[in-house]
Amino acid sequence: MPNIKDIARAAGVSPASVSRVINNGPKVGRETRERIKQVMRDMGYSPNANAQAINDQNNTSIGIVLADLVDPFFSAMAHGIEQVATLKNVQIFMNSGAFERETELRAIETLLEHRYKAMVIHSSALEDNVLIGFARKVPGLVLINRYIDEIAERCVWLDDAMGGQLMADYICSQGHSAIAIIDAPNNLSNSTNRLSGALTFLKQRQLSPPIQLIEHAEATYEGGRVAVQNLLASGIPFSAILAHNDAMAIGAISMLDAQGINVPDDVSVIGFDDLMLARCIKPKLTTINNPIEEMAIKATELALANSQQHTGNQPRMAAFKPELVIRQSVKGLR
Amino acid sequence: MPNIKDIARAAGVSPASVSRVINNGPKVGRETRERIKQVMRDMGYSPNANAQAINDQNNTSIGIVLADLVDPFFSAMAHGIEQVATLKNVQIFMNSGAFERETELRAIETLLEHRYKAMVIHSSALEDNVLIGFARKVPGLVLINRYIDEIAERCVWLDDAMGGQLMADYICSQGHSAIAIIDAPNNLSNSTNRLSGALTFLKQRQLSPPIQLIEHAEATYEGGRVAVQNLLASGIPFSAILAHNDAMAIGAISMLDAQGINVPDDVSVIGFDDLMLARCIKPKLTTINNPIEEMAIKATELALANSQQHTGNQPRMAAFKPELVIRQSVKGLR
DNA sequence: TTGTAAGCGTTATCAG
DNA sequence: CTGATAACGCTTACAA
Repeated sequence: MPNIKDIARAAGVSPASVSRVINNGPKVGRETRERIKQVMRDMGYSPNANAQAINDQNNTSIGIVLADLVDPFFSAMAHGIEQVATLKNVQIFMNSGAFERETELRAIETLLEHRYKAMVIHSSALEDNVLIGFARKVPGLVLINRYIDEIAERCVWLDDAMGGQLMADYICSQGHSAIAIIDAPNNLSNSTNRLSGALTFLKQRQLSPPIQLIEHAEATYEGGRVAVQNLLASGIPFSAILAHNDAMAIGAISMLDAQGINVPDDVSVIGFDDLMLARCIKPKLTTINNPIEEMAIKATELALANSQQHTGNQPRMAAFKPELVIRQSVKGLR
Repeated sequence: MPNIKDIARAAGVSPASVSRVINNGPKVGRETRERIKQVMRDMGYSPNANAQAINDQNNTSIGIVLADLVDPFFSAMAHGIEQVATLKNVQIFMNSGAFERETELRAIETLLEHRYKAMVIHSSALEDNVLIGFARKVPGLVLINRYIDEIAERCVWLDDAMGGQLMADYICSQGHSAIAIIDAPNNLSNSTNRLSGALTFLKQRQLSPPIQLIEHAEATYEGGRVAVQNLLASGIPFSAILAHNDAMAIGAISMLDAQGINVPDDVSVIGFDDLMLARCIKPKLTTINNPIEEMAIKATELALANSQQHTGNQPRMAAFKPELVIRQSVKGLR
């Protein structure tokens, strides 16, 4: 694989001129430029990005850490990021953190080592102060789907408590009072916020569910199935389920269905996120819209803007609002 | 951000010693090593990966090009790749090609410029000879979901023709004879192979569908809906649909449903890929299992193996076989 | 317009 | 065990 000197030699010019051509620099004669270009093509030259990046800041890429690439939730994020990146002609380098502290840490450190100036990070397992440390170090680092007070202007997040409240409010308004909750493992800040939003609302209505009707399980389709099994096993009757996300809701529905329990006739279910999936299943899922893609777009724009030292940007709060989407999985009780 | 010299100075040693510590090199005194480590921590040192990569081949990362991150099909691929990468302690750098020639080209070139020694590429738009060129240049480059004869040992693909045949065979065995096909745009090699596999089989049975019952549309949920609309508009009756993939099949079902046509009672539908989605919808989708994740695992292992110059590896053919998965969306005709 | 030469941060070779 | 010093491939003043 030839380097810049090889090209220079072959074209009978200095490396400097070749460099100028590579970067579309101005000070090269018309015909020299053409000759150099020709030689580069002939020899299959490809500039070494590592060598280029050693000097100046690499502003042509953005580094990403997401938890998981299979989960449609993160796919939606990736998609939002991608749109902005394509628009601004920026390459995406992506790592996954798999919800594990060490992996997340390693992923961010790798990004740091590559000196990415812009980063969009989803971290569920790292402690606030660790993230604050990274944020202070890298001006173009933005946290998505997480809120940390000290670096609020670097966060893009959803008002989860409001989402939880929305679910509870709606389900109550439909006349339900025996309400079960299937939640994610409670180490996720999202989930605690959603849960507390819902519980606060229910408490005000004197409708707090008994502890047996609050199940924690993995935030997946399978987790939803397991949670419903446990709920049923408890023997305590319920007419509605508030799920932590659509995946759990859909798992829940499938398990209820398998047990001969009809949704929404026997039990109502409400999801969270409003993924594409929610529209595809039967009954169509009533859920809370989570504008993930928009958040991702916002986060990417913010990261890119902050990464150019222009410093003149006014940080605005980037809290997004969830919205209720009524479909078919909740039935009104008379 | 401090560099190796700063650390050396602060620790009162030479850069060489710091470098040895960074790389867990052997020839450093016990207490010197500790002192250096301490200084690195104190000063928040992070080695510059670009500078490291300038010399030697970067064997700690693998470069990936996929078409799209939202499509569950590619998510599954990403997941397979991720598993191997995690296992072998390799970082993933991922780009997307968006099914467009120029974007795919740019994505691969970027990987090349970063001198990744291992690459897993999904390319649907680039010409064979372009890919062959890249493959010759990078020994650790593997093509996934595509077959090119000249570099067969660098390809990991599905026997699509067999998949098409499987669909046709099954649908015939269930007594269907008025068969419609909804296919992807015909520039995709997958789709032509699937289609021709199905058509060949049907022709043998004298069951070739009329041209009006072969619809091309985008290989998405929406595309499936559009295709069904066109099919219905043609006025030609059909009792079964062979879809190019699960997304189209599910779109098709939703449109049929909207038109008051029941699946499978009025029309049978068979998908392709066997994504998670296929199990979540009602009726559960009868489909062709596409071992995407396994293919991705294989491709990644191959890329990683080929990227180490050990050269002693025997390339084996990596054609995967599709399998019929019978669920609920096809009904036998009496 | 073109070339020379000094970096950029790291690793590797070779002395000590 | 430790330290100079020369690469690595490229960019960029500064000269010419």
